[in-house]
Order: sequence, then structure tokens, then C-alpha cells
Amino acid sequence: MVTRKDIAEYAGVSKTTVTRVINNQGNVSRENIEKVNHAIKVLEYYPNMVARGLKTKKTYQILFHAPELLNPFFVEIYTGMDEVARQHGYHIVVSSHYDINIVRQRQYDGVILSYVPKERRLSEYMILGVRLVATDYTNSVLEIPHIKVDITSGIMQALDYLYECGHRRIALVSLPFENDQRVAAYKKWLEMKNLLFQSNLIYNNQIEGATNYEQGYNAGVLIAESRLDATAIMVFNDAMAIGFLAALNHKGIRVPEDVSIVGFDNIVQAKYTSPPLTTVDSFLYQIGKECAQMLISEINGAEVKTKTIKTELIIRNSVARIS
Amino acid sequence: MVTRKDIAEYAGVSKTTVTRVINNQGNVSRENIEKVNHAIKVLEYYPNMVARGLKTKKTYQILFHAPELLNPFFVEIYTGMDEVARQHGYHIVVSSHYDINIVRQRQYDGVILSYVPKERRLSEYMILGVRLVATDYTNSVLEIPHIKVDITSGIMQALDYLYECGHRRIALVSLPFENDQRVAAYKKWLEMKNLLFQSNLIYNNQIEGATNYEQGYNAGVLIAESRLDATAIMVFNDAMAIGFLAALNHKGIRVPEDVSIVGFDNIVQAKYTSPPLTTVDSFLYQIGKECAQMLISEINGAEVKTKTIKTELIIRNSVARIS
DNA sequence: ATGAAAGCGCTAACAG
DNA sequence: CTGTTAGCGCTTTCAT
Repeated sequence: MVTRKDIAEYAGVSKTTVTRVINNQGNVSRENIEKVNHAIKVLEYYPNMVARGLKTKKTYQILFHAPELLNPFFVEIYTGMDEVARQHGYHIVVSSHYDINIVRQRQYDGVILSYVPKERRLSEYMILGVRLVATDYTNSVLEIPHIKVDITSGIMQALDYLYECGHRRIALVSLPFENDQRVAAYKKWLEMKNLLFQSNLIYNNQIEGATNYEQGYNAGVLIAESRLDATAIMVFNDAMAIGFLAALNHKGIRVPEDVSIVGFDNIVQAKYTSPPLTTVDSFLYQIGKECAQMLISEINGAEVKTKTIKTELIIRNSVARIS
Repeated sequence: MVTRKDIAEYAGVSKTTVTRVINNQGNVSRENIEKVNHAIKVLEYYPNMVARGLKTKKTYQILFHAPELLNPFFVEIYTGMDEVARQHGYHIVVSSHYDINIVRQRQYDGVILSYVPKERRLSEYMILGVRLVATDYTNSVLEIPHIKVDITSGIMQALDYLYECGHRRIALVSLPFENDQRVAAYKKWLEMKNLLFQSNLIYNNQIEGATNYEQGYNAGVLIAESRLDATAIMVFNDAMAIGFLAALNHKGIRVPEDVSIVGFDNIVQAKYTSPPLTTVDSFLYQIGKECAQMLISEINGAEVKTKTIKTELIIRNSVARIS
């Protein structure tokens, strides 16, 4: 391994001078700059980030804590995050297993949290004093800066659209989060429209916080086997909607002829279902970018504040007009 | 930050003794062990991996280099990898952008390569002398230990099944890799069966190496708009097959009534398409696990050798029996 | 069984 | 503008 010392010797200057040109801190003669740069090139020197990290307490590594990477939701957020992190010289390290000790040990410059379920855990992070940023954290008032999706208005956009298409009996597939925004928005909307159809408000509570294909599939089977008296169903998110769609399909229920479906998030796959899924775009890639930007700003000493992202309805073919 | 020094002072022993108990290297009295452990607990000490890494040259970090994480293929491999890495105290760091310098700078204990396209790049890694392991690397003879999928036999399993179901005019959607195993297997199989149907052998060459939903969709549109005289189509992999399926669906071509489809890989989503995709399981999760296991063994000084994973046909509903 | 001292590769005062 | 020195937190001879 070639170190700063080698460069110094080769260039005939001190190690400090080498450091100065590497981090271009000025105060070094034109001539020496060239000598050093030449030595760096010849010897193929690359600064050791581990050593640098030990000294400066900066690792240029950011931890992204997401519950399950197999869920495309998190991958899309990650992708956005990675994009801006790279632009700033940071690396994202993903962890899908809760392990507070690694942040104690690894000296991450910051942590991005994505739906870490238990409140207790958030406070554990906070106690550590590590810089923290989160994606929308279910619904509770979050004491750390985060990117919030305006889920309430997203749900309403979708519901309004269903209404416009003639739907009046609309079910919601959600999860038993305490005080879930989706359920709250749904109820509020029903009130506003003076609709009192709540019989198909579905809670699926097999696994806390899991909102994946399988959960959606299970919910779909459940619905298919019950007498279904809704004409449209709003599903928690796209991952679940995709599983849900599959279940209906297997059970011989046609979408949107027999029932209309709306998802949430607009993950990449939503475009490739049959039928293509009408959904609410929550700009996951954007969320990832903003999270990273926010955290890096914070690292650089800026004041950052929570931001809300507006959703947008994406109309495809999973909703039928009825009369 | 609480360091070893604090522990030493609190426990009334030397820093060396602290190290000894942390890494339980023996040669320390029962009494002192307890004192140190107690101090560690009280002060909530966690060893600094950065400092340790600088000294020992071991970071317990492994780099996973995959072209695109948005492709579920790589995520499934990653998940398996992460599982065994964690069991051994390693962390996987994902990178989807080729950047050889980061392995120069970050002192990874090893690198896992997944389909890095250019030969030149592989040799760059090899020159670095970093421990290297790969997933099946297209098809060329690979000079580093890797996990190989028996693609040839996988393709034949699928083709045999299609044959059994009465299909004789079978197309293949592949990519223009030089000497692609799929194409080779396909041709060989055609010969064996004395079938001379190659007109629908499709090359999609928009983006080198990209085998995602979009590519599949594009291929599907292409097929749908050409006169299609195949009764069955074998698609490069599941990601492409899902896009392909969507395209056919949008174009009003029914699967499997109008044409049968077989995928490759058995990614999680393959179960949730309409119809559920018949495919060849290449045990991605298993590949990930074996890769990590292999690399870690190598790090620990063992001799490791390339391993081949046998595929398995997963029959779902995207293939029709015809007569 | 224990501790002192050197050093991993780097940066940051400080002195010149 | 340049170099010397100390030290980040840890491990590892080498004495004792």
C-alpha cells in the first residue's frame, strides 16, 4: 500500500505538504504542488479513508436503515438517496436489521431512517446523538427532520377520482397502525361525501408493518372469499396492490370489470401489471434524494427542516367508469 | 465517545488488558476480566471499528458491486449475501456504480462482483489484489472463484417442458451478449429435437446488459407488432418476462391462450403476475448466501472453488398445453 | 499475568 | 510557504 509517506519521499517534501495539496488547503508553492501531484500519479496513491476517518471523525458513510430491501418501495428511495450521496462523496450503507450497535461502532456521519417501527428505537438513535433524518415516519409527530408524504391528500386524490368515475362503495385495505393516516383520511373523506360505507374497511394484521406482495395477496384472497360489495378498493400501497391484483386474478375476479383497484406510491412495477395500476405517485426517488440532501446539509452544519412532498394521481387502467 | 482508555482507568488496569479481554486473548486474571467487563457495561463502551480497522487492516466490510439495484434479481442475491455476512460479523456495502477507487480507499475485506460487464474492469479488480468472488459472470471462463448457475440445463428444462406441452415453434428473447449461454443452449436444443425454427430468435440490443422490466416491455411490443408465429416464448429472465407479459397484455395478446411464456430466475414477483409465471428457479437467495460464504472463507484463508447451482423448473400458469 | 511503547495513515496545531 | 510534533483509538511486540 502506498501512503502519504511514500509520496513525500518521492516528491522530496514533507508529509504535511502532501496533505496540503491533497486537500488543497493552499499555502504550498506551485512547484511543490506539481511535484506532489506527479508523485501521486506515478505511485498511484489513494488516500486511506479509514485512517482519515479515524483522525477527522468523518467517514463519508451514511447508514440507511430500511426494514426490507426486497420491497421495491425502499429500493426506489435508496436509489434516489444513493444518487445525491454519491454526488457529495458519501456512500450509503444499507441495513435492514435493527442493530443500534453498528452505529456506535462504525462512525457513520449520519443515519437515514425509513419506517423503523418501534418508538423506542427512534429514541435509541436520538440518544446516540448521531445525525438523523427520516422518511415519513408513519404518522406520529416526529421530532427529527424528515421528508413527509402528504398521504392524506394523496388518498383524497384517489378517492375523488374514484368518485368521479361513479364509485360510491369504496373499500380500503390498510394495516393496523395506530392512528394510520390512510384510515383517517378515508374516514374523513367518507364523511365529507356523506357516504357511510365502512363495512369493507379491511385490516390485515398478520405482520406488523409488512406491506409486501404476500400481504397484499392474502388480503386479496380474503376479499375474494368474502362477499364483496364494494365497486372499488384502495389498497395500502403498490406492493400490496400487486399481490392483491394477483389474488383477485387467481380467484377469477376481473379488474377493473368486476372491481376497480387503486394503489399508492407508483413503484416501477405498477406500470407492468395487468391491468396497469392506477395509483398515487409519492415520488419515492425524490424522497430518497431529499433525505440525502437534508442529511448532508445537516452534516455541513445547516439548519434543515421537515419537508412535505405532494402526491400526484397516475391514471392507468385499473379503474373502471361505472354508472 | 468512550474509549478503551476510559475503560482502563475506570477498571484500574492498563489499556492492553482491556484489549485482551475485549478480544478474549487470555492471559488475564479472572478478577481483571470482571472489572473490565463491568466497566464496559457501566460506561457503555463499544470498540471503534474505524480505529481497529486502521490497525488490523480488517474492516469487516464487503463490497457488493451490482449494476442496478432496482432490478429485483440483484436484491434477492443481496438479501442472501447479507444474511450470511451478518452471521459472520460482516457488513455488505452495495455499489451500483463502477468506481474502482473506492475499493482502493475503503479497505474492504473483499468484493463480490455481479455481472460487471467489461472484462477490463474485472482485471482492474484483480490487479488491486483485493479478495474477489463473483456471481455467474455471463459465460466466459472466469479466473476468480464464483457461483455459477447452470443456465444451459435450466434453459433445457424449460424447453423440454414446453415440448412436452406440445409446443414446437418456440422463440427466445435474449440479449446480444457475445456467446450467450442461453442462445447457445437454445440452438443446441433445437438441433437435438430436430427443430429448425429460428426466425423468432430475438435480440434486443438497446442497452447493453440491461435486463429489466422496460427492456422486456419493449421486446413484447416488438413481438406483438410483428407477425408472431411462435406458440411459446422463452424470455431472458423474469424481470424482462414481467415487462414482456405487460406488453402482450396491453396489445391484447392473451397468455397463455395465444402464446405461452417462460421466464428465468424465479424472482419473488414471478408469483404475482397474471398469469403467474412459469419459470426456472436459479435460487438467487442461495447464490447470494454462497457468494458471501465463499468470500468469507477466502478471507479466512481457506481455498475456495467455483460452485455450480442446479436450476429447477417452477410450473405456474403461463404455459398452455396445446395439441 | 500485566503494562509500556511503537505504530497503523492521516490531519491539525504550532513554530519557523 | 514548509516541516515538526502530537494524537485519533486501537493492536501488538516486547519486557517485566
